[in-house]
Amino acid sequence: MNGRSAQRLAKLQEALASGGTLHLRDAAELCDVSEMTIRRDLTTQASAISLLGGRLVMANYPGVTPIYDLTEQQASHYQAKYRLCQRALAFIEEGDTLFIDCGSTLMPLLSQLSHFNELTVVTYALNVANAVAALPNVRLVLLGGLFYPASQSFGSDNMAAAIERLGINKALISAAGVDLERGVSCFHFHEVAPKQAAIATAMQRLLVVDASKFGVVRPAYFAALDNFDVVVTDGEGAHSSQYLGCGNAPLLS
Amino acid sequence: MNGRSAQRLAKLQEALASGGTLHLRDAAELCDVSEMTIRRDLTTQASAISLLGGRLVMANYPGVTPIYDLTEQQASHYQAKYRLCQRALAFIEEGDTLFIDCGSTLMPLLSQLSHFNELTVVTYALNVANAVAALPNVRLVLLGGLFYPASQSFGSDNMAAAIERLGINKALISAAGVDLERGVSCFHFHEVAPKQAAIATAMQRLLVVDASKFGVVRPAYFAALDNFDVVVTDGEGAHSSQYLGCGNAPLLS
DNA sequence: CACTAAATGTTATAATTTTAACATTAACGC
DNA sequence: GCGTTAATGTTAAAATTATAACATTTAGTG
Repeated sequence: MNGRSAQRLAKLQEALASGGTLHLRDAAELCDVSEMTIRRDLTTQASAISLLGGRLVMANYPGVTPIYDLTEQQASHYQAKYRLCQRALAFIEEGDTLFIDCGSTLMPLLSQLSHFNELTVVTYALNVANAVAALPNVRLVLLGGLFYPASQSFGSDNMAAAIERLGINKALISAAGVDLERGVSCFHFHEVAPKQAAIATAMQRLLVVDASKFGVVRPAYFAALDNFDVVVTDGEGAHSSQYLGCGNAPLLS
Repeated sequence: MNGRSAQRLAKLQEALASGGTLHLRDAAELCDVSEMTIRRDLTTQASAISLLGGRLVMANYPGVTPIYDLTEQQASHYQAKYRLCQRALAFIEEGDTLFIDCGSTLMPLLSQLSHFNELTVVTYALNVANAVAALPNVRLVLLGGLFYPASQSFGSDNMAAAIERLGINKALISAAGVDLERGVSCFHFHEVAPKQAAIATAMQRLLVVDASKFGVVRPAYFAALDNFDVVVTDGEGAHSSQYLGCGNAPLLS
């Protein structure tokens, strides 16, 4: 609850905004106070900066942010997501132009794309774009527009048109809900247009969802289950197998 | 030079790809080796992962990446960029729709935008988008397209058209070279179209360059000096003042 | 001006991370 | 199988970072 403390944090935040890290020592010097004061600023006031092993980093940057480290439980939960993406990976071939949907489901897939020599990724999600931008061998096409923080993705009127102009080979679509009767749905309405456009354009349509999404309906409906050529999922229980005969979608469980 | 070491790193990289940090302890457990082995992997093999205070982070994420911490020299160099942006900030008003150019020049400006209540930022640069996405009070419009790693920005055929459809208030343009006779230039040709479109559409055009760019010519010409309403620069030496009378551009030095 | 309380500095101690050295195990060629 | 080398594990010491306690300064108030 201090004006000067807030000022210091603002100064540091500005210094970090361009990216990079700042050693506690340098931060203290920059603000002309002791290291202890910077420490206290950080613990007292809530800020976007976090201290990671003596270095200040912007907490709201992906890759640092979730200060709640992946503990063992989360690591095992990650394993599930990872396995799901491994299955999806089996459908990807050299030279593909992939549409990658927003959300966190498909994130583990992205780093694996570095094993290919030539690939193009089309996406409308900022987190996906950041991960793909780091891959030297993958061309990235980001469909821009107005940013929606909730889903870390972009929306615009002519997104559908932009997608249709691209030669998308395979569309990897994620969902928040999958129901036999009510179809496939997500949370945000602005995701509907790009998802539908990708489904309409792509030569092969893959729905990638973990088993926990089955039987769930979310506000924004965007496709019927038989709009997909493949459903990639994880569980092998009764839940997933009941979808086996439905539509023309072969199920990989 | 070890296959198993590389495999471990790949595994860890995949675990980190979705963002977040992994404690050395957890990483060791995940790979079923000792912490020391992970340490050795990291130092032996070049990888995108770096160790920051006992935690593994993706080095190629902005905000962590430049492991070369801002030392005192860099901090002072930052001060110069910061002051330049402070001057540019003076031209920004509540409710503005700003076009923010790519490059690192305008990065220190972005965090300062959090002091406004309502602002819209239009950009075609990924680093700018990431910084703005973190600001809750600033609407972000990202102009997408094919990603150019060299400038961390996007290019597309209809970028000019997309820019012209927006009601851009003020265009903040950066440059790699400014010359009285040869005009204003940058490195990459795909930047020319968005820059020119922003200059054409915006109500107010600001060129933001530090004094070191004066007298320099770069491959891609994109504007004459008198296309700008304001030139924001830092030095107050003879170099910058010689531009004072030129065109209709009032100089803020 | 003296008094109070908040803010900051200093120091010592505890916890953690890093480094180095050496022990052990696994892999490979002969 | 034996010997050699690389890979990994273990341990102790050094360096760094975090925490806590107390000292000092600063700002505000009557």
